[in-house]
Amino acid sequence: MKDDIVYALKHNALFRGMTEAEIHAAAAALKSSEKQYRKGDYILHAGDTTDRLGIVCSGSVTIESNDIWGNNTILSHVDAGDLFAETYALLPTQVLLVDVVANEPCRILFLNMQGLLQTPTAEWGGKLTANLLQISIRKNLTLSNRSFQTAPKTIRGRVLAYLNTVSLQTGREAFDIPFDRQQLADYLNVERTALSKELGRMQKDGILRCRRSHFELLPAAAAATA
Amino acid sequence: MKDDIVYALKHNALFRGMTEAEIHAAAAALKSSEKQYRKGDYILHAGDTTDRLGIVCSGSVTIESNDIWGNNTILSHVDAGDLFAETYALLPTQVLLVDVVANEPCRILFLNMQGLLQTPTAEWGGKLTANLLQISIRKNLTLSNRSFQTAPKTIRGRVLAYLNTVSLQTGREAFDIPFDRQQLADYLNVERTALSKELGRMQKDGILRCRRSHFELLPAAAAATA
DNA sequence: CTCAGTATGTGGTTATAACCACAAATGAGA
DNA sequence: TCTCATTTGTGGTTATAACCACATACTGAG
Repeated sequence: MKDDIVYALKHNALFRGMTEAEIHAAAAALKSSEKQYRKGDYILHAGDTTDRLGIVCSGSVTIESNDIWGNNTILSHVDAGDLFAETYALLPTQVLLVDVVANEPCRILFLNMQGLLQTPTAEWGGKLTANLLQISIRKNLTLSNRSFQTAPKTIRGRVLAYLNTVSLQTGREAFDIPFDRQQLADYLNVERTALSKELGRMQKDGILRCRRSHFELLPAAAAATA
Repeated sequence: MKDDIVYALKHNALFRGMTEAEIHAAAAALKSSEKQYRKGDYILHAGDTTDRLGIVCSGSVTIESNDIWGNNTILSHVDAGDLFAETYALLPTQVLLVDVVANEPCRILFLNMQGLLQTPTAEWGGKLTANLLQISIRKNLTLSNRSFQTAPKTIRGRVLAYLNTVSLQTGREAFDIPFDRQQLADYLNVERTALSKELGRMQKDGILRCRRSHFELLPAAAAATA
């Protein structure tokens, strides 16, 4: 294995806490293979299945959806050092619902995850599984939260759901959020100016006060307005 | 440990593939404790943290959200035999964003998950971690799909996203979906009659044909209408 | 077959969000 | 302090979804 790949792996969350020897053992047991792609190449196709996860060693890839009617949606970018398809690699009967496309010339390392579940109890196997669990569970929390926050049909409902979680996380009723207006709107899947307007109305209604990214929740007004 | 609890554990996805001896060892190592609740009792509070996951041995609980302004939202029911708070138990620094409330008299078994990561390599530890990973990754896939399908702002966009995934999963352009109209509407977070109307329009536009739960996608019309 | 109950579709109305254009506020740098 | 660029807010219009009432279609029990 090339030096720069070992370096990439050592700094990947997947191999956290593992010695270089363990990483080598893992890579060997997982029959890892490396492959190069040119910009625009399809790395994985929707409809296929895979038992291998990908690590972007250099370059970057996009995860996108192309439906039957020709609509294309970019779902996310994966930069060098990050993983993709780990969900599918661990559920090898599930067909991919997305395409993975090279965003620029890139080098991908594939790890066959079936080997992981078969190798009974090597030291590296336990650590790798634990790391995967950690990664998965974290993603899970993020997805659950976002799902909860974008479920309400009205902008107000979404804002309230979002601010409530931030309030719980900080333990305060006054806090700064890590988004500007445009980012908050994107996060909640609403239009920016509509969000601004709704925030204005909410302030008039005495539900909260805000200025830029600073928010203060005003529970006094028992406004059952979600 | 009581017999019925052992029974509950043996049939839980968390302990799949584990012998009774391993289950006992696990339960002992994880300092499991059992507790009874009456209807309406709070089992876990939003804002707290926990390092223990819960297994509902009997009865059922609801996961709900109560925000500062008094709005209450029921997020899910957990019936006997199922887990809750496994995400938080594995990320013990994350504060709960939901309340867990007894829906009826119930008995809960708590498993301290910190013990899992500390116990180096017992046979049961590896299996338990692998099972948790399986559970987590599956939930992950479900959440990702739903997130993708409810992200579009228009009903048509959501329907197209949903049907496209079903089509990929079945490998067909004609299929039955596992929902009736009301359920599909709830799943996509839209109103039932509005969904019916949109399906009517989509048929007029030649994008698809449907009758009850049977759908046929018509890719011919390259309708970039998501 | 009939009936009752449920599921689905449709018209009409209202509420809400998207969208567009632009003004006001803010912040960084000369 | 004075640009200039960026962010944020607001008015007005249009598109879309929610909502309500109801007609129609389907299903299962008798």
